[in-house]
Amino acid sequence: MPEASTTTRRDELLAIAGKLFAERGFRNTTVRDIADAAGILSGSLYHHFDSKESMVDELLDTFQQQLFDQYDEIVASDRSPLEKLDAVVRASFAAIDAHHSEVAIFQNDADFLATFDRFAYLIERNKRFQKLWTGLLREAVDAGELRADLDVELVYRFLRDTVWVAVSWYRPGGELSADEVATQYLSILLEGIASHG
Amino acid sequence: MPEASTTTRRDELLAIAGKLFAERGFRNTTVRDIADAAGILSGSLYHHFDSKESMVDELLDTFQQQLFDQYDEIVASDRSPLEKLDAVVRASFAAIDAHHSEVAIFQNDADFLATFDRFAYLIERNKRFQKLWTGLLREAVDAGELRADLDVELVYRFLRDTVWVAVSWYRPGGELSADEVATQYLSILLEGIASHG
DNA sequence: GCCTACCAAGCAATTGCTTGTTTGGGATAC
DNA sequence: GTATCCCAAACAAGCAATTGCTTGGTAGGC
Repeated sequence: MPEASTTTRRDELLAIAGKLFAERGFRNTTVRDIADAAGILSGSLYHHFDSKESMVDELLDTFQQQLFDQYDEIVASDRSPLEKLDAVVRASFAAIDAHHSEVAIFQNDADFLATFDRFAYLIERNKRFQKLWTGLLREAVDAGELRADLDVELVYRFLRDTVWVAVSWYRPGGELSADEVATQYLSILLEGIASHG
Repeated sequence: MPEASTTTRRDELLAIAGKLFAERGFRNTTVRDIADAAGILSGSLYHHFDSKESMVDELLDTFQQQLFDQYDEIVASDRSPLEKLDAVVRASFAAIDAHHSEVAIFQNDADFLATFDRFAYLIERNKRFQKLWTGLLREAVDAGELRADLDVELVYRFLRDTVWVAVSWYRPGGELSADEVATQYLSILLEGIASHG
């Protein structure tokens, strides 16, 4: 069972497709674009994949599962709420670094894709994501680690946007590492969110 | 010269097109979509406009000119750097409220459009925008109104993203007014940016 | 000799846009 | 008053290009 090498070409094509989806959007990337980038003809893609849809599906699904596994591990740990929040933010920036295409696709095309039954799971995961983050924020407030007068829902959007929008300018291998960016972001953010002491 | 009513139908169609461009992106909106929403046939659009491109062009160009006029006025006023920054942020949130479609289109499609000669002005205006905002940030740092240890470029991105990304969730006529959101955003932000005293 | 990876050709649907024509209401001429 | 003209606004039909995807076949390594 030579699994490791059997999946190679397929994964290669997936990565190429992901990069293009991320750059120009799912709907604005043609199967011929993908094939050209891979050096083959568009019809040949269908030897590997059922459809263009199933390519994004696979990209987003596997990425999200990995990310949530990390989140769950952090939440289940015995750190303080604020420390958990810190870890979750760092894990998210690490995801932007390691899975740049997938994050960009999610940012740009999730709303559209979610209108199809096949991608209904995106909506559920989004809710789960929101519950997890707002939960941590509330716990941190209750623990006295964050200001008590915060509008948690608004802070959630603020935090979420600030983190994920970074995919639009952060480039893996650039001047700042993902964790350095995370450190600076958290510094700026916490000076406003942390209770004064 | 009944100018006021002569331009009405055209403006109506522009607004319809803008809304659709904002919702599903420029490239993913067909001229038939626009025509359907307007209750006419796609060919009839070409009585009013040269092309689909010229519709976005007109939408973005006029909007940006208005916005920059406001920015320039604020910058030219005799307020302190921090007060100017405050005003610029509020003006931006007001723009999200008053020109929701245009902001959304700019957020989503500017990068793509900017690859065409016709939309080269988007790149220039973007540079001008960055200079204006980073200039204000630097002045505020120099004036002692903001922390001196800030990475101004990073703060700029942070600020810019935080403001404009709001177009993805803010809905005119919703619970919070644009200025209320601006106030809360500034509060959260400044507690981290303002020099401690 | 089978299986992975691909090519070659093409189909039905959708795209932006063009062309020629029709409609209906207001200004103008008589 | 009414006949004439005009013109904005729309329709009807279709064209060339592009879209996702299908079908049937081929090359080459294990």
